[in-house]
Amino acid sequence: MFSTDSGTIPLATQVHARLRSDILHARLRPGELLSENLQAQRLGVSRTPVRESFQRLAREGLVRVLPQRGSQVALLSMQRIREALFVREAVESHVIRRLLQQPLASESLDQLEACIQRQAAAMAQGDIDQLMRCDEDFHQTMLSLCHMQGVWPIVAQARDMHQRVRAIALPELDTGEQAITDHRAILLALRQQDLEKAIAQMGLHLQQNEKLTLQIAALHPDYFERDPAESEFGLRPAA
Amino acid sequence: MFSTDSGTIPLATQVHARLRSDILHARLRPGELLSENLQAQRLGVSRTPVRESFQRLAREGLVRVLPQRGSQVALLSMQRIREALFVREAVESHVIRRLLQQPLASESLDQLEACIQRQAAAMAQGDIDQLMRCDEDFHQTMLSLCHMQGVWPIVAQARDMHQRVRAIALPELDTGEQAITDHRAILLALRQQDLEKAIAQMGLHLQQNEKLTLQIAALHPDYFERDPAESEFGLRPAA
DNA sequence: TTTAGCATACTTGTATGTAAGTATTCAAGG
DNA sequence: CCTTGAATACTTACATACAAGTATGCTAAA
Repeated sequence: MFSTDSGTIPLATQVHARLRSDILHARLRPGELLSENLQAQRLGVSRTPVRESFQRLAREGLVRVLPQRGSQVALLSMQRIREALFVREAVESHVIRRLLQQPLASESLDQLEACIQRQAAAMAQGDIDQLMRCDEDFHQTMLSLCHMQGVWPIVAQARDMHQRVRAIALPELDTGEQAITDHRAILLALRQQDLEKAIAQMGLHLQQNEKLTLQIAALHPDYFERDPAESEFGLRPAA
Repeated sequence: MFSTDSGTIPLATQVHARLRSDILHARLRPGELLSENLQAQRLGVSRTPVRESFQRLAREGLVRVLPQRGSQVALLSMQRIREALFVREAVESHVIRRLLQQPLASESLDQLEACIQRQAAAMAQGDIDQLMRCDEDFHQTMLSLCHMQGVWPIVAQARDMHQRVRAIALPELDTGEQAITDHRAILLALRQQDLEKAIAQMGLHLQQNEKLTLQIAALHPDYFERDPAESEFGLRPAA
């Protein structure tokens, strides 16, 4: 599956990227059982790099490893989704504060504008993957504009939680149109140097993910962990 | 070194905890060379769990693995420290906002009060480790008060960056007294439901870490990465 | 029919052997 | 003296064998 000498990229990294992509695109569904042996065979490598990638994915919250029992694609969890939302709101609104503290070069905002235009173009062509990459670019560019590029992995990890939901929702519930509108609204507020408005727009943008998640949770309850406080007293009388 | 059957905790986890502690306490100094073989011998286990722990530590930014060349305790970096500060400011000020949005039970604040008192007791006894744990408890308790306990790993990872600096600074530059004063100020502002003041105090508290880092960077430049923008044009005329 | 218990086929955890890349050292040649 | 290059002693990356825990399902007994 993977070439033994693909440039100099370690097999574990390649396997990790592949599995991560499969999970984020919901080609591997939440709860699906994995196995180091199985994936090793499927990808044509030994267990070692597969195991290493499982460990990484577990740390990212995408895989759950149960010692001596097995591994599975991590189930979605409303609590985790909310926490991811919390982190993104915290970081990205802090980014906006930092950006508007100092006079903002208009060419910086043009970078964001360019992201949005590429995003719109991707949607026009129906290229979903490209759409997602542009959405990613927008948020990553905001970070780099205030010289906090190294924070991206944290935002990215939180974003992955939401990405999984969007992948399941596509194309029925989430056309990606809303995201473009939201980005434009954020950019407009930034151009106007309206701090409160920009933060509010960012909050609304991110909260779309929670709404979407609630819809998905209704459609696919089997993809979700049963959260402790979710059902009041018990789901069934005697089961 | 480690018992083969310590309860049910995997060796890789034990090794990871041990090495993480050694790095955070600066018993392993920044830049110090590691080696899977060496650590495996030192800890009395095979290379496998050691390697796995290296991978985890690398993900946490505590170890740097150079393929086919070696591994080292990650150097400190002003940029990374600033990014960690950024993340903590973002998340913890967002916590304060969330806490003060809704009426706050006084018993919740009493939990924070208890953290501070334990912290003061630890300092009175000169128990540095306990002091650090109490400091940790304070911040973790704030998270759990707004039901965002799952966000802790992110704060903790950022905190680890600062923890390493404090460990090097102890006991000369950082007695831990300032932290207690800061925590009291934050708690007072919370009791007064003064949002802006609480956030400002939290900001000041966290910024202590940057100040401390600058002092340490002056004392131990060899513990730090040479950041690209740090030296204007070149360190030496012709070297 | 039900239940206890064991054989079996999984799983991940760990140890170890092998491959391949890199730095160092030291000797030989200019 | 300086440069070049090969031998050597490292390093991590990967494959594989083995150990040990867990679920499943069959069998046999109540």
